[in-house]
Amino acid sequence: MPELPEVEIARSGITKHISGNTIAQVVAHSASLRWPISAELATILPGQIVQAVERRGKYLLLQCPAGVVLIHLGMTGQLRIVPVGVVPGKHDHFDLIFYDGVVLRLNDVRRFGSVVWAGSEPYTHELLSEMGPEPLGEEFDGGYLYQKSRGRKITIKQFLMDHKVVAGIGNIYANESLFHAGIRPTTPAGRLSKIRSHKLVAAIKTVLTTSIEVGGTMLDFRDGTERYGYFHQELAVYRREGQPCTVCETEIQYERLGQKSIYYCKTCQR
DNA sequence: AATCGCGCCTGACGGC
DNA sequence: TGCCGTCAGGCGCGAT
Repeated sequence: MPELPEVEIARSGITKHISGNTIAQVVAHSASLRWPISAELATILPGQIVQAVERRGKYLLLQCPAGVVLIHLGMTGQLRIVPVGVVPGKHDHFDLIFYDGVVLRLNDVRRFGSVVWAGSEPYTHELLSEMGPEPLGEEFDGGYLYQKSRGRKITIKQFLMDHKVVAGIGNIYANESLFHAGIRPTTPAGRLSKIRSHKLVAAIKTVLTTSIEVGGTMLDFRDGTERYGYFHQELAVYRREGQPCTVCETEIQYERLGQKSIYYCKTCQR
């Protein structure tokens, strides 16, 4: 599923095709994704130039003079660049058609994704206003994580996936980062020491950066030439239950924690 | 304020 | 073969 590295790869992938390009038409093939696709997109966007494509957490921000379009890929969303005229397939829900004949197309099997008009002050939009710092930004450091987690009783794994704490960390990278930091996912957030907080932040940054560099975990952005991510080859624990730990060969554990899967090595992670 | 659990959605998969 | 239940999971939201 698209997580922060996949969204970042999609961002850089579509930027070269649509940045500086003028929107001609907006076509919604489905009435709704996570939320109804707002009719105002079709009113506002034609004639707008996409000035830049940014990312905040797992949201993409298409910056136009009139304001910002937010795109979230949910669980199964994929952005594709196709030539105008290509007939939309089964799970193609939304097209941004540009004057030069390029189409930005959103495909999403499970429709947990979304396209939202955020207006001219996107960071005050309710979807972004409460969001914590970027995990790869300077503000997110060991001291921040330590302070933020004091008094919290939820597990460190659930804490990491709270986007008010830090933006854009999902199930895969929470599990992987905790492995690399040697921390048991079920550790209460408020019990994490200062040293381990620093270690965890360093692990998160390394894991996310590595994944972006090698192309993410999953097949993601497509521009005609299909591109696969290689990070899945580097996954140490995620979906590796019963297989040997890459460090100590102990069988990787699988459990459910709050409706989510956790994977960890009971020897390496304490 | 913090925590918990639901529901949205489709396809893959296992059991009978 | 086909039907049905379960699982996968981001994340906003309502309940506690």
